[in-house]
Amino acid sequence: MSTPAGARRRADAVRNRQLALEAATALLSEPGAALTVEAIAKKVGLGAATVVRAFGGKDALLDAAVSGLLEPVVRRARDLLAETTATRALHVFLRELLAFQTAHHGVNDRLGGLDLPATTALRADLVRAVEEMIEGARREGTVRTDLDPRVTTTLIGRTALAVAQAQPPSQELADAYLTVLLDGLRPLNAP
Amino acid sequence: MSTPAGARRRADAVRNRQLALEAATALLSEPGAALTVEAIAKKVGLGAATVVRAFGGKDALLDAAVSGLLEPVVRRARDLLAETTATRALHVFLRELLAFQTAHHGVNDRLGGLDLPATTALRADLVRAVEEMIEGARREGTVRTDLDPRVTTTLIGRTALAVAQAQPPSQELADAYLTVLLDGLRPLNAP
DNA sequence: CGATAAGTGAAACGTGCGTTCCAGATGATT
DNA sequence: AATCATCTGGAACGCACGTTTCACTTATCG
Repeated sequence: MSTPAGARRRADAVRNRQLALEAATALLSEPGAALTVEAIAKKVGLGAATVVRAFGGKDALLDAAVSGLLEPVVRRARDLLAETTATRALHVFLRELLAFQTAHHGVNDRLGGLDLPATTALRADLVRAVEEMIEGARREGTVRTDLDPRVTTTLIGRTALAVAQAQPPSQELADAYLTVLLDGLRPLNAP
Repeated sequence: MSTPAGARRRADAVRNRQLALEAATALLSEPGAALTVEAIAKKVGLGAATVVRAFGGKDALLDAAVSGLLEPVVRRARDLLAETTATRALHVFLRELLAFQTAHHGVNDRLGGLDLPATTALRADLVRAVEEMIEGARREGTVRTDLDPRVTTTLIGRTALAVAQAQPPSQELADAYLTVLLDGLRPLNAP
C-alpha cells in the first residue's frame, strides 16, 4: 500500500500523495486551521480516504509534513556550526529559528497527542546542534558557565517556541526575547 | 438549575457541586489526566450528568476550577505590590509564579479551545500586576528601559508558562530560567 | 483497443466526548 | 409519615474525526 515492494505504482497516486503532503504543510502554518483529514483533503480537491491512504494514517502524513519543514532548519544549524564560531552560530541561528517558528506559528501547538517518529528524531538533532553551540560559546567565553548546557538548551527550546506561538505574531516580542535571552546568557563579567 | 432564583436548593446538590469542583481542580494538576467529564465524575463517584448539570456545562466547571487556582496568585501579586518595592515584588512573585505553575503543571496546556471568562479576566489582572512590577522596577533602576513594559510582560508570561510545562518538572530548569531572565532584564550598566 | 490491477471517494463505521432525557431516588416540608 | 419538588445517573443522542469499505473509475501495458 504505502510502498508495495514489487507492485506498480500509478503516476496519479504519486502526484496525489505529493499534493496531500503540500496541503498538510500549508495547513500547519495557518494559525486557526482545523488540521483535520477532511480539511487537508478539501484543500486539494481529493477525498479524505485518498489522503489518508497515501500515507497509511493521519499521523504519518503530519509526520512527513512537519519533518519536511524541520529538516532544512536542522541542516542550517549544522552548516552554521561548521562555518563559523559557535558564538556567531548561536546568535544567527536563534534569530533564524525564531523567524522560522513564527512563520509557521509554532509547528508544535496542535500536535499534542500525535506520534511523529521522524519529527521527534529531527528535534533531537536540533537539540544536539544547539547544545554544541552553547558548549562552543562557553569555550569562547561568550556564554556564562554557571549553568548546565543541557538545561540551557532546554530553556532555549521551550521559551523560543513559546515566543513564536504568540498570537498575533510579534516581531517586537521576538526581538525583546532575543535581547533578554542573549544578555542573560552572557558571562557575569561581560562587556 | 444552576442558580434558580426563587427555588429551593437541596443540600446534597450543593455538596455534589463542591465535590465536582474539587475533583476538577485535582485533575488539572495531574499531568497526563484525561480531563473529561467522565473522569471528573468517576473521581467523586457521581454520574457525568450530575457533574455537568451542577455548573451548566464542562467549560463553566473548568472555568470555576481554574479561577479558584488563579485567584490567590493574583491576590498575592497585588499584596506584594502593596507591601514592598516593585523590584522585590517582581523577583519574589516570579519565583512563586513559577512554583505555582510547575505544581499545577501548566494549568493552561489542556485548555485549548475552551471559553473560560472568569479565568480570562483573572489572567488579565495578573498581566496588569506584572506590568506594574516591571514599570516600578524600571523607575527603581533595576530593569532596563530599552524595552516596552507591555512587551516585557508578555515575554515573561509566555516564557514562564513554557518553562513550567516542562515534562518532567525541573527545579533546575526553573532556576536557570529565573537567572537568565532576571540578568537579561537588568540595565546594561548593571552591577 | 481490450484487459487488468491500481486508485478513488461517498458513504458507512467505530470511537470518544459533551450533553440531554426520564424514570426512579431522595432531601425538604408539613 | 405523607407529599412533592429537586436531584440523580444510566442510557440515548448528537457531533466531530479518523478509518474502512466497496462499487466505480482510470492509468498502464500487451
